[in-house]
Amino acid sequence: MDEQPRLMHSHGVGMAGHPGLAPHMQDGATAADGEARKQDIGDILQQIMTITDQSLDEAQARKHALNCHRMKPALFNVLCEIKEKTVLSIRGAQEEEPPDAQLMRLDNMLLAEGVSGPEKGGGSAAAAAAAAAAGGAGSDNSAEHSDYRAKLSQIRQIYHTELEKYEQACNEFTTHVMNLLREQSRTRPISPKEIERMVSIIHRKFSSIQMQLKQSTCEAVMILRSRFLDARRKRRNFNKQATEILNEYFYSHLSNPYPSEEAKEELAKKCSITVSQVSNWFGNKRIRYKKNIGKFQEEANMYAAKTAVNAANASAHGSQANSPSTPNSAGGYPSPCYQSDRRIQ
DNA sequence: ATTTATGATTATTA
DNA sequence: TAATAATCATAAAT
Repeated sequence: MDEQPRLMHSHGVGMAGHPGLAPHMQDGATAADGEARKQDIGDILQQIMTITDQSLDEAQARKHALNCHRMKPALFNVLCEIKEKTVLSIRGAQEEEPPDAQLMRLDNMLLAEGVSGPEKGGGSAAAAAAAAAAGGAGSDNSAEHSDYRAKLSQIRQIYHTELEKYEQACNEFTTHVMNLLREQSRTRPISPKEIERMVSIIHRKFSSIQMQLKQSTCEAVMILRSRFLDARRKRRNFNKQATEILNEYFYSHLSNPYPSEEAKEELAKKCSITVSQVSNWFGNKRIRYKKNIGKFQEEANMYAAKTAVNAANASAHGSQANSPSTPNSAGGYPSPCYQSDRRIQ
């Protein structure tokens, strides 16, 4: 970083310090001219090389001498004139950078994940979404979730410190370059437009670095999400109460264990899981029950007895005759054993 | 360390 | 298109 300004600096002095260059360029194309020009270029190169060897003080002194030269204002005006004539060709290269779609996507995602958003308020949209995606298993997901949040805030912290570092470096560099250009504008014509252009170039460079940071942050968040939120990878059993409710329904509807969409919704609500989780559970249960009925005999008896007790309690309590809408036992007493008239095929 | 249980996913079927 | 059957990946039990 330190070498750069000095080089540019010296360069500026070097250019201004060689008015002898001009006459040669304007000469006609004689035979000897080629040789002379070669010699000239060699000369310039030599000068440049020696400039880099000069001490800073030496260069400073030389610059000062140049600035005080009596011909300086006149030469400067000439330079300005020449520039006026040539600057038009540069104007054409004014490309307005379109707002990068990729960058916007990254920004949106970071905002949505709560990385670049406001500081850790519990009610970030991402946290809520994550909670919903994790399935409302209530008790157990809080520990897991705090882990997730901790990792996320770690990512956020790294992201912010890095971002700040880049921003600071960018500003530093920009002011450095601007100062340099302002300084040089005393010896060569530099319009504010050009400074602006330079600054925008610098900003583009730095924003491409920022983009990399954002990209890798996004990746990290995605990995974190998939590790913590992908229910398949980190399978959590439903809590005891939920499986109880589901089993109760299953065994009390053993003759037709296909809950309607409505029933599924109610079960989902009672178990605080999603409807599709209810569907999964019944799908798994049906196939596994069918595959090995013997294994489930005990469980079946248990739940049959349970619903019987529930029914008894309910009827003893007063009005209703039966709590399940379609109990599998016709006679009012649940059959504890396997029935052959199941309709699972 | 292995085995079993279990929630989710995927391919197949009717 | 929902149910089934097979399979995956992990939790829990042994």
